[in-house]
Amino acid sequence: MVSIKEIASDIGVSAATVSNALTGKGRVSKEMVARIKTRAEELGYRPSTAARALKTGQTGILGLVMPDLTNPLFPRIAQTLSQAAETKGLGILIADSRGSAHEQSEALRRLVGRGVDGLLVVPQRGTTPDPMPVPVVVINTASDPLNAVSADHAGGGALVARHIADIGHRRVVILGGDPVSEVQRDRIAGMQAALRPDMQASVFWGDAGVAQAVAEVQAGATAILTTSDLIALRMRSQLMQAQIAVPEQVSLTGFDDMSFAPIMHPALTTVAQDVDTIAARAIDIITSHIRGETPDTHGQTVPMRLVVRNSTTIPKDQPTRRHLP
Amino acid sequence: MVSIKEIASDIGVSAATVSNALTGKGRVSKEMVARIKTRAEELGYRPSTAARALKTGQTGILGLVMPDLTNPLFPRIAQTLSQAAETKGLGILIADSRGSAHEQSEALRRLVGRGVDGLLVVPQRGTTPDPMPVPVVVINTASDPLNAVSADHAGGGALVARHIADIGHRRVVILGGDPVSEVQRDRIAGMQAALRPDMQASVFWGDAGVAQAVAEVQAGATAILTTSDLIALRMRSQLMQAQIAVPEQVSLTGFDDMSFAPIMHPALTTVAQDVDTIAARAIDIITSHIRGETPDTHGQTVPMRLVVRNSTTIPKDQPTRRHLP
DNA sequence: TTTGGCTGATTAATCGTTAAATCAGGGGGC
DNA sequence: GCCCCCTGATTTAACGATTAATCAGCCAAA
Repeated sequence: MVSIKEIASDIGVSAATVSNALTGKGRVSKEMVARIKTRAEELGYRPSTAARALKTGQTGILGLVMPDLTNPLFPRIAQTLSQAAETKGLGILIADSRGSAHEQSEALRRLVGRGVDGLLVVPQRGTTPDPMPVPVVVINTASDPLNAVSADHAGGGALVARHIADIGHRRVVILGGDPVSEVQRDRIAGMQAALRPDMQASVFWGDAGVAQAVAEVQAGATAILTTSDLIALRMRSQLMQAQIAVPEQVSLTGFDDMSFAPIMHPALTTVAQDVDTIAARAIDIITSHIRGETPDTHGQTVPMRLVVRNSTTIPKDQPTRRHLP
Repeated sequence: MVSIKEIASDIGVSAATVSNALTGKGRVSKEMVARIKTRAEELGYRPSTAARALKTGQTGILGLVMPDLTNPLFPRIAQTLSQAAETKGLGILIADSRGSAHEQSEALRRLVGRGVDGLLVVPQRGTTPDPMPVPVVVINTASDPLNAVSADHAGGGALVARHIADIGHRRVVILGGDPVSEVQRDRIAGMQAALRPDMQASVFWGDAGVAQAVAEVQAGATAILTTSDLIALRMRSQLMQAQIAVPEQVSLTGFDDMSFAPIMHPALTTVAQDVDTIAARAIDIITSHIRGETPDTHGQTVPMRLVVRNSTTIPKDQPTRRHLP
């Protein structure tokens, strides 16, 4: 490994001058800067992150903690986050909090122990991370709007509910996975707010809810709005066993546009998160905090996008009533 | 942050002694070790990873490069790898190679630039990572058996093919996604090797293959063996459109036991990777290499496990012929 | 000619930890 | 009583980069 000293002695100058030339900090003549930079390039110089970290106290590494890495949504977040971080010269160290709030705290502490400059957290359902000695940005939970960035889950719920209303459904089922999850509650709240006065909605939760939903459809409901593609897929299986056709007899929607949504049958109407924007904004906010600035782009929520596929259609036995929004 | 010096002056001893006591390296009396350790604990001492890295040249961080973080299988690998690394006091820095072999090399180089002690690579389809200045362990591609650990894809293929043969199928379709992928070729080779002499198998690839498979089923094939749950799901959609019932008219199998496999309808018979073992072994091998040892556990392949669910059954219009393995 | 200011560079200290070399002192062998 | 060895510590230097403080010239103004 070639160090700053070698470049210095090679050119016949002091190490400090090389450092100044490379970082553009001190006072070095134009020509000298050029000479040093080209020579550094030639020798393939890479600054030692360890030495820099020791001296400056900054590692250039962010910690990423996710509730459960096996969540199918994780890859997209991790990927975009890692790419966004890359553009700012930051690396991402991962950890998962394996289901418990306690493990979440442990993971955060370990990452801090490793000297990360900041933390990105997708919190456990219903938890808020402890205060940490480094900046923290919370993703997908609108706790503290100053250092949180989240998809507009309520808005997404409204989008899909409005779609269902627009194509003529009047009696619907809303199916959530776990009422502890703030995200899911937000989505449902958004759905409910977007329903019209003449509509009727039953809200069910969890595995029991799947069975209840079948009954409700048999009693006349024509659409099922779920808070997750996974729940939608499970619902689809139950409907199949109950010999209820999708979308002919009942429309079905998911949430998150997971990998299998476009290739299941029928292709699932769902709501997609703008993961790129969320990631970019999270990185923006945390880098601002690290530099001690106030981020100009506060954690407003990021709009979601309705993806209409084949699992939703106009209700059977009912005239098409198309309302303008 | 409390440093080694503070503990030293606090107790009235030199910094070197504290370091020796904490790492157990030099010569320190039992009592002194105890005093130092308890005092360090009290003060909440955390060694500076930066300083240690600078001095020893080791960061305690591994780089993980995956072909495409959006692959639904990634989370499980990342999670188990991160947990296995954790037990050895190592952190994991992620990067993805976004589809191209060139990006893969770039990602590797960036991680090396960050000073990782070793690299874990799940290579792009059909590529072999360049030589690197740190130890590299390749996952799921049996290139160099000394520093590679892989699921026994051929064995997995054999498992599922034998299952299909055992329950009486005689004319089958094998459906792969991309012939460039060594993993998929291995799986198919395993399937073919396990077929009986009196069986007949057609191999198709990609999106076109899905349509061909439908035709082949209509011509008399009673089972479709795919190399991925994603392909199986796509196949299922096509079969549905063609009004072919699974498993009544055709049995269907996947690969990898992805999140949706148990909840699709019918629940998918598939082959699961022992991700825990793969991850643990990968970490074992790489830590050995980092310590300069020869790993005792060479990269043998890790057996796969057949998961029988409802998508496979005895062929219709045919006597049940149950053979012993 | 002296003083002051500016430029472009150098010195030296520092971050926290580790490792090799050194040292003080006690006990045992002869 | 002398020498040697062993134990338990200490000194010292180093890892590579950054940064405050300093310094040598040089030019211009007084």
